[in-house]
Amino acid sequence: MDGRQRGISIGDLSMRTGVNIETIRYYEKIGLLPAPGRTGGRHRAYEPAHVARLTFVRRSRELGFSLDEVRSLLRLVDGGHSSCSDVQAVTLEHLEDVRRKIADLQRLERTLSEVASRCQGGSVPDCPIVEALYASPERAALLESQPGKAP
Amino acid sequence: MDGRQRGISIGDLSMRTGVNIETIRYYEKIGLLPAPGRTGGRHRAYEPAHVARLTFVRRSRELGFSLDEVRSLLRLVDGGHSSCSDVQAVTLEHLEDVRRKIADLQRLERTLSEVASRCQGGSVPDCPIVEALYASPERAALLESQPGKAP
DNA sequence: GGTAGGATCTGTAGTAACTACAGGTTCAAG
DNA sequence: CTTGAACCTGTAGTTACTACAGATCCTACC
Repeated sequence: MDGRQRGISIGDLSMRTGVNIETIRYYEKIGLLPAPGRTGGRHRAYEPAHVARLTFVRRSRELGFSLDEVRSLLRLVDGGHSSCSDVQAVTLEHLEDVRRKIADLQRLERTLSEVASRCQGGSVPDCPIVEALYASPERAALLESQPGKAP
Repeated sequence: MDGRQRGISIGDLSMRTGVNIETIRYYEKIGLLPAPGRTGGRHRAYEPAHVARLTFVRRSRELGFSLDEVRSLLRLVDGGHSSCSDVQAVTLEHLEDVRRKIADLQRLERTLSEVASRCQGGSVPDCPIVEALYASPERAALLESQPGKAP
């Protein structure tokens, strides 16, 4: 082995994966990305495997997985054998989460547009939006399309 | 005036508004809720106006306004005259935000369910979900229904 | 009037997932 | 050999709270 191989710099890794430099160091600190070797001057020297792993993390984050979920996925991937259905389970659970969030936001959207639409003229003395916001929880509940909490 | 009127305790205020005690103190600290008077033993003594204001804050938060947006709304309300269309503007901007989030999540949902559905059998040697996650940003983009970033 | 225990007090630290410095090396090109 | 960009470590800030620790206060019961 070559004792002083150059490797990929953190700036290169950042450009190749689209993950910002500070974030890469952060991922290393929290143990999501393995610490790479160092050059003589203590600069990080990455290898192609790091590119793949960081791409995986980034992709997962783009799909809305939390860092904890990404950690689980990586463990399954690292484990290797027969983990496919486990991976699918994590994914489906996350999908459920996303669907819940969509439903919550859609309720929110209905309420907001309903409240906003009441205020049509520009010079109404007392604002109907403000009134709605001052409403007690009980009265306010009548505005909601469905019972349930916003995120 | 009575020098030692009782007022509403923080516990009462919490129950009446559904806002938790620690949060009430937090709102006071960041200047969202005016500091109330105190009893002889330095306990907070609130008045009915505090109930109304805190209800307003809570309602706004339930509708997804950020604390900064709530602050703006309160300023407009406190300002008083002719602020109705300003309030509507803040509300509509927030509504746009909510709609963008919904659209983002819906794209996410399509991608996730698409990826998850590929993994049907339980004993596939290499998992299609994992493959999708390892995909480079360019190839991964082909999975997305629309260009754009997840939240 | 004394006391037990619940409520409240202040202040700090923790959460998620980063981002933004400050103040100091190191690397690479000219 | 110099210069300026890239990199280093470490800390603090962001949002909107929540969770303590350790002290003080208030009230109801005896």
